[in-house]
Amino acid sequence: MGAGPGGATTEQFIVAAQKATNQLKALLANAKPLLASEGDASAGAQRSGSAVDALLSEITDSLSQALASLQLGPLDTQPPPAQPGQSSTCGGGGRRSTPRRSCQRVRMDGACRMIVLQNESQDSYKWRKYGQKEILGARFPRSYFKCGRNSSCPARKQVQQTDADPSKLELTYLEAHTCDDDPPPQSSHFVPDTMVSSSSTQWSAAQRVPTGVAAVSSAQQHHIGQPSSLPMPMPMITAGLMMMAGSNVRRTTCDHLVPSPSAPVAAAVPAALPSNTTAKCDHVPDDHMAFTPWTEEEQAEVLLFIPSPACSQSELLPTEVAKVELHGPPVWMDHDLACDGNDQNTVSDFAVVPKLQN
DNA sequence: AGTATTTGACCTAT
DNA sequence: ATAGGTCAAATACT
Repeated sequence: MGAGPGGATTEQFIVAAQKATNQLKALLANAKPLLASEGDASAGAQRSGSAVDALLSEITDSLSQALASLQLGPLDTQPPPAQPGQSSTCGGGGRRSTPRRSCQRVRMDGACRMIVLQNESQDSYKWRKYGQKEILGARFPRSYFKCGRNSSCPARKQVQQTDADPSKLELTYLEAHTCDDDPPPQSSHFVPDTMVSSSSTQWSAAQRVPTGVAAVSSAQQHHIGQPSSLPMPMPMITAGLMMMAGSNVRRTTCDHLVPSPSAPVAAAVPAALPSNTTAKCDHVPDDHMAFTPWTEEEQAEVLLFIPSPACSQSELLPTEVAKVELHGPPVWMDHDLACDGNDQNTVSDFAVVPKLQN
């Protein structure tokens, strides 16, 4: 995601434009009765009024689509170039004389993955940094860590400051620890407090809903349930997730990057969620599902979208991550998703139960 | 000296 | 061709 001169992202500019447009709408709406009362409520005035409305709607729609496009990681747009003064070089250093073995590139498909947002990168495991990389469109580089306790442990972690709030880190856990014979201290009770996560697993229902998740106040360190010790195997990551910071947390999924237009995506609210939880999924003309901002109040609270398995990691960029606020424990859910029109994949993600208002 | 981090090169997927 | 992930020598730190 591109950043403006003052550190603002393109997305923030769009959101600002949307707000300004809505304010203009409101001003015009207030002005209409005045104009009408001036005795010139002619057909011409009505026509111009409707034209203004249409233009405003078009502006709003365009901005919404632009924002959704940014948030969803469009395939047909190029990421912004690196900012001046920002290093565009890759991380790494040193010579190599020995032939390297095949690189295990971790992709969305087939990788176990968990994305976490929190204020600190500390967890109970020991990690050894082995690389750092500038990520296209991201303001901050991504750091790569391996398990530092056992070199044979495949667990890895990626850490990246979020564009929206550099004080928050996006942690991506890959692969499960195999060094857990010697469990680290405090390895239990990770609290899915403020978090964003999407992963497709075969976890049991009990695993998906860690116990005691609601018992810790949001003022505590942000963590996620099932942190770095991921159960295996983890077949596929695919899902969309949105969380709202308002009283109602909305959850839905999206398949906009899955080629098959027939891919069904669940947008239902599971029975586990309270009745006041709503789900919303808007369709775009190509019949793929996409998120569009809701009201101007809501759109500012769109937190994160984790798209389909066809997406590269760069498309997992969080939006407005600084506004992540959970209002209750997560509820894991599964649904079937036909990707590429062939394979049927089980998808897991979670919604958030809104905190009941007193 | 041992450990941890940095970072250019290299590799693979897209 | 490019972006992202990893390797591993060089360097910094303890």
